[in-house]
Amino acid sequence: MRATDSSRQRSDKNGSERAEHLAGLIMTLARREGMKAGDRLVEQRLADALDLSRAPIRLGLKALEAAGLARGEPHRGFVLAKNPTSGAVQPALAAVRRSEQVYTTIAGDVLASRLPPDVTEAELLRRYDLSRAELQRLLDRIAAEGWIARLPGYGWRFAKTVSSPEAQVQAKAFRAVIEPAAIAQPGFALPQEVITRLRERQQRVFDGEIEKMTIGEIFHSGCEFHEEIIRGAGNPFFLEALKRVNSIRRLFAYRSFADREGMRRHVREHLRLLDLLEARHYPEAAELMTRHLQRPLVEGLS
Amino acid sequence: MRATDSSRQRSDKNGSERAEHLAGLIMTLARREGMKAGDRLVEQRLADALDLSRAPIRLGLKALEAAGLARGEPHRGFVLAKNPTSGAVQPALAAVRRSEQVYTTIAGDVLASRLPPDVTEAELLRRYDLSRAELQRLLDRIAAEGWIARLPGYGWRFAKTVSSPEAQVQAKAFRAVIEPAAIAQPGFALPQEVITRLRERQQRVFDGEIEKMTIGEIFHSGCEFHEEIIRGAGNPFFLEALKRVNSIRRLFAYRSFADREGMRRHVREHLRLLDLLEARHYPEAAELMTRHLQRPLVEGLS
DNA sequence: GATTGTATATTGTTGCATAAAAGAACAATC
DNA sequence: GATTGTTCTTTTATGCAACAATATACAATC
Repeated sequence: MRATDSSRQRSDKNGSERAEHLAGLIMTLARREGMKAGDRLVEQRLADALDLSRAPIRLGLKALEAAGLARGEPHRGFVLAKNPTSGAVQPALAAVRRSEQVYTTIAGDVLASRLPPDVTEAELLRRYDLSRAELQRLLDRIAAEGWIARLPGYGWRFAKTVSSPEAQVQAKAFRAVIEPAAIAQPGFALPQEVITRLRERQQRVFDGEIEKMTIGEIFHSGCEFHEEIIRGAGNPFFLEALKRVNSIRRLFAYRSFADREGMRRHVREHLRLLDLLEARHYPEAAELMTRHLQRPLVEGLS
Repeated sequence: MRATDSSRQRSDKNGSERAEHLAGLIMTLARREGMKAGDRLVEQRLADALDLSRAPIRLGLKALEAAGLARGEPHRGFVLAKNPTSGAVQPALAAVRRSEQVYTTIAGDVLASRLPPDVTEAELLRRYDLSRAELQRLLDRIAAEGWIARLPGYGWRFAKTVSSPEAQVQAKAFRAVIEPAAIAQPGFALPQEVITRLRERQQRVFDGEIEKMTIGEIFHSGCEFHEEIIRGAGNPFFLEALKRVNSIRRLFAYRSFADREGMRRHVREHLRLLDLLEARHYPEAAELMTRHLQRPLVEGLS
């Protein structure tokens, strides 16, 4: 049922997991910044943007080079080799962190009630092949996302919330309260450049990219859209609350039906919303957001 | 500036910190359950209520006995020696966990900007006298409360949120959205016994207990009140969101001015709210909640 | 003058041995 | 029959040393 215990070798066939992860961060950043093939990847700038020092950035750049996504010459630094579209990145950087896989497995096991509500760390260690330290990080992360909590003695308890079938409906109801309210807040404002960026992205999705995206990407894109908008209220409590809800929604996102046509309608609504926001018709925007979040069908994204 | 390094002796003059903490949990529970002097403290019941086994409960009971708050006879278990009023408990159980003290110190240092926004664990270890393990627990807790986050490399970053002066206003604005909305949710309902319990408690406070309470207690009581009510929506996302806001508000709660008269008005409003809720006049209750949260003066509690 | 390359200092992680805490089972007592 | 007392097992915490990752400072290069 499980791999032998001591078989946890790192997957160092060429680059370490860590380096590939860093490479991924760099590419994601490059895409967000709208960089093109040929643009320079300046170490210090990347380091500042990612809240890291140059040392790990360097590792990432080397990994990118190894993957053919960047080219480097001595004393001249690195340069993007390809446009950083989502399609180009994934296949080249295949390494998925193991703790990430376990995270997914646990999430699935919880949703399917294959795990009891109360578990000890020792049980989890036996069940999933992890080191103690990895498990603890994972548990802390899950705790931060709000679907597990330490018991006072030994062990942890999964939130009933997650596995309950109503969770999706409740999440939606909550969002239907905070998102329009955020838009209706007195100081609400969205910088023009944010609107532009969001519109470009949604437009691209609408114009066909959606066919090539995985469920996970579609979901992620939707979350980003809504989070950027709620940020406009300038009140971190709104943003934080939405992020938390989204981190839980992500758990059952993969279950949702991939109704591409419904998604297109959904994205069109995003575009309309942006129009209203740009025109500063906030009350109308808030109202549209309410309706948007009350639509029955396309539960997966939003 | 700091205590010598190896001076971290446990405060074992008689009972351990841990035992006193457990004793505190038992007393808190006893008060919540409305127990009186003379009532039996059945181990298994306490264990179930606190999600622990009998072993730690036992320690707590012994500590209670040592503190004169419980009496035990062989084979007959323990019995409450005094009514578990808040006044009786505090002086007898003086041990405050050290990590709790450090928590408070850090909170103060952050609020007063005596700490830089980015800190390494090593810096914190040097600054506060803690073991590595204690510090990590503390950081995880603070992260769960949402006012610090790991940086991708070494170190942690405090949320700008907390030290910013607008935080209080923003917290209030957020609550003014979610709390009335929760009451207005379709399925909202509050069990009669909850209403009764809340009313008793608020009435006691109103009838004079308020004069004897510390700022911390008043604040805590207010949070409990609002959290119990929002729970009535049956939607855990509302409750969770409120709890998070409250855990941050607690940080600057102690600063607020102790305007007892204002607080009495505030508590009277709580009582009126309970009347409306009992009568199931939810729209009116929601409206009152909105006004309640928009009152300018008594920011400390609510 | 900015950026990269390299060496060094600092910081945090991991695994392990040991100690402490909690849980569970069962006997003793009321 | 329920509850406490006792014992034994399991689980987790802690401190430490070796190790890995990150940060920093400064020289080399464009």
